[in-house]
Amino acid sequence: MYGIAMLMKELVAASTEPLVLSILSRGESYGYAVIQEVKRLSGDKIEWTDGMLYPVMHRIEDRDSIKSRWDESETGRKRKYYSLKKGGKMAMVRHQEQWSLVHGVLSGLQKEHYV
Amino acid sequence: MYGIAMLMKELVAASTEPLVLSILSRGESYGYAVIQEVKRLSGDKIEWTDGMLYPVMHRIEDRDSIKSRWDESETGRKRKYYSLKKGGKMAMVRHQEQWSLVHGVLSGLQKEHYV
DNA sequence: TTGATATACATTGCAAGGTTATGTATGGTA
DNA sequence: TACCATACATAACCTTGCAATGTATATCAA
Repeated sequence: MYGIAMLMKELVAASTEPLVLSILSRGESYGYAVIQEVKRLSGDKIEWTDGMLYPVMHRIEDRDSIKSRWDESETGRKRKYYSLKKGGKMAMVRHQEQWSLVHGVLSGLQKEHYV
Repeated sequence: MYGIAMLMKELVAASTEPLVLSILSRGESYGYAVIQEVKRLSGDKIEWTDGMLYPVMHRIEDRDSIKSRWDESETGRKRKYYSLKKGGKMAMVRHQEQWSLVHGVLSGLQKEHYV
């Protein structure tokens, strides 16, 4: 393997939920598509496995941030579609605020380094 | 308690090590001072406990990113001073790259939301 | 028809790491 | 004398990422 290093575990943990919520805020989607979308948006740098994502989706649903419904795709295959609930919208904003806070401190420290 | 919400656990896990490494990249420091520095830099929004930080410092040292030495402070009290090693400098850069990547994807999604 | 690949979701088990609680010890101050 | 801030350490608990494994269907090429 060469090139892009895998994301560190802790950063994956911290980014998974905000990324999922942000993607669903653009409209209904399903697990497999979310994995592909994250890969696309990151320029192939973030590659989630399904074994990682599905438990996360269940957890977020248990927390009442998203809801799901089973439906058939155009191809006849069954899919579980997820969409954002009101609580999920609020959770997303909270995540974004906290990310901004930490990112601000970190980038501040990085700037200081060159002064 | 009112006002600032506590950082989510996952975000704490993802930010602790890069923050510690970045602070030490400015020069030698010790546990208690690192806690206060993070509090200051975050505008009192990030308040680490010592029970949380010391195991982190030990882990980072085990990973060979930092080294420590015991010394006396001006007040005569004993302190464990930490400083960045070569591997720690590289680890810090790797953390910063990964943070930038995730932050880019997240902020991209947030912008999209208003288009 | 056979095999390979992509799609699509689920669960089990291990390891890693934050949090809380607890312990030890010293210096300054009211 | 009592209390608080300073300063470090560790044990127990709980959450959670993530790899491994399983099930099932659609598509397409050989």
